[in-house]
Amino acid sequence: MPGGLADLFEKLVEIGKRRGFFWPSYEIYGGVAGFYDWGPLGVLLKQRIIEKWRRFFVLMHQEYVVEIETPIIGPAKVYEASGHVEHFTDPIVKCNSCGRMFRADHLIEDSIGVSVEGLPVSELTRIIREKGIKCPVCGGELGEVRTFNLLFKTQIGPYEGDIGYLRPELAQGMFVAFKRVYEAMRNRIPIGIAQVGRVGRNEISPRQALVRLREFTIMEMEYFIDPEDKEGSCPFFHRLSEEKLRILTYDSKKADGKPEYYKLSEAVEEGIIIHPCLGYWMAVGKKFVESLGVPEENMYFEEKGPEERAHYSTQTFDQLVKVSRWGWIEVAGHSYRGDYDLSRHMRYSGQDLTVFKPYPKPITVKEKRVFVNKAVIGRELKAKAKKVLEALSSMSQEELLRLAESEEPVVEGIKLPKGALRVEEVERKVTGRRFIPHVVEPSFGTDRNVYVALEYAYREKDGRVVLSFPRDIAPIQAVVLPLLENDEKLVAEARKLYDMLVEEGFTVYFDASGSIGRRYARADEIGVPAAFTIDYQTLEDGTVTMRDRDTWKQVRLPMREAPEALRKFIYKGARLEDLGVPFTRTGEGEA
RNA sequence: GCGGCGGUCGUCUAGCCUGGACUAGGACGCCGGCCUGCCAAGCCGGAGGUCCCGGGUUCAAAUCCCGGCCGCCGCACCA
Repeated sequence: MPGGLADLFEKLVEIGKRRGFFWPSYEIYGGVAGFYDWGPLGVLLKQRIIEKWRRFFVLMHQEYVVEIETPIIGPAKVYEASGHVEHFTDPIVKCNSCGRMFRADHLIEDSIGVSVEGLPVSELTRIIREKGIKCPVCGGELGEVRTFNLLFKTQIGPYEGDIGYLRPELAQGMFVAFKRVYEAMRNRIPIGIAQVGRVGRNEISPRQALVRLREFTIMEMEYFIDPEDKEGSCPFFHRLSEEKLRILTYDSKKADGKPEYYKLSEAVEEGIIIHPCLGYWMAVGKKFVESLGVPEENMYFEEKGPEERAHYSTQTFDQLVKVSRWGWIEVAGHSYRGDYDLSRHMRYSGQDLTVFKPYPKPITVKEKRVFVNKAVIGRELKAKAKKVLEALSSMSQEELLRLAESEEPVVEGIKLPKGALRVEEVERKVTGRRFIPHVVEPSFGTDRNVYVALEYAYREKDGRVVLSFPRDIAPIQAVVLPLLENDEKLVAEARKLYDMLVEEGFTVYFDASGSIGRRYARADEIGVPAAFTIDYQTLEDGTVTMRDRDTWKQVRLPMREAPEALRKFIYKGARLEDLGVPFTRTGEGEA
């Protein structure tokens, strides 16, 4: 297809391969669907985006948010507890004549109206045969039911029974380690635990290049809060309370409505977002994606309906960004996970994952308390007393109270003597309460966000390609160019500047090959924000020119000031004009 | 998984229908040299191709047929 007709996706795929941003993995063996390599420039871009995410979510909230790193392989138990083994496994059945795949359980439930949840596949196959269930599309014969699990399965160590799963999300690492982090951070609540790492999902049919991969990087945070303290859970809410969020509510979506703008504080007050923390992190998410170059109008949050939500979620918003080829794609999910995960892990592990939160002042509560009068029981029941006392000691206060307040208290079939149980009203000092924290989770797909950044950076100017990345995510930050490549003095001087910039920690290219215009074009194509050119005036007065990728304007400044100018330009958003005196090329400006 | 379309130097592509003169051509890019006083200039030279993979048909396959892999689109799937 001629270059002009190719769509943006195709152009990026082409640049991706040619300049080294990304390409399909295992190409020399024909490739494997759903796996992509990041090339030299892609890695830098991705790293800068991850760093930026850290700045937005972790560093800017470092009093409350910490980062950890946990293994990508977990024992089966963890993913049984999380619900993934159950919910990630679908029984599927294939039509022998048209080849379509169906969820076997849905098919059976739809045709005979009976829930078959949890039945083994052999049973499902039997039911399909017995009831004569046919392909709902073509009426063809259905094959054997088998399971398909989106979890990658492996084995830990040499024993086949020790099943391990590749994590499909990062969250379980944070939940499982929650108690440790909580204690290491001196019992702080709220606390956010962030993680950046790889996950795997064995998608049936991945497509759309970087948008749907079988293995990818997630940037995620579990923000643990006290469910009874909405306001205190989000001490930084005020920072973004005026921020406008574009939201499509589930109700509005059902009515074919459009996303509407809500101020964060309104959306929370009106109950559109069920928790201020959920809303706050959505607002941070909006600012983050905006900072990757996506304008506000090309982004919105879509509330997921009950049937669309994951098994753990009470409310979920997808954060969507418009891309050229596929329309709206999900770059992040914002979920209120409640206490689903921690309580599941409590049940499966038998560990106490509750936290204790002291009251500002201890309070005294009056409550009824049951005292067991062992003397009476012993004296009256003699030999039977032992059995009764054992039973009583294993009972909770509530059970004892119920027993004490019944007409004729009976334990183990033995009637208790009068005065065996005494109920008294006592005052108890309560210093705090125990609860299972609730969790708010913003979760970002890194690779998708990198793709989005690439797409929004793409410009064509005078027939050349410019990747206009926000300066602080540009993979290469500056290029140093001797005006002519065959003049040793210019090259040597340019080398000095290059070394200076590298020494200062910048990622810099040195390019002396080809005409100066070609080299500017090369740098523009990979999105280098600044170009420093060493010319003959440099040899006279030590000044160099600095060029802005986006305006192609140049200023002149002393070479020794170049690192500081670059720092301001890249990280502080300084305008080129403020970094030096205007420079015009010889011969220009006379026309 | 199903259906449609596609896969040729790093990239984009010509050739395929109608098999042979294809030692697979071009453009861009890349490398070296010359030149070049600021926006893909010019000249010279060079490297670079398992024609996606496997099998078949044929005297002969980039080209025709079958299977597979990969990609895109549609369906299904996407906690």
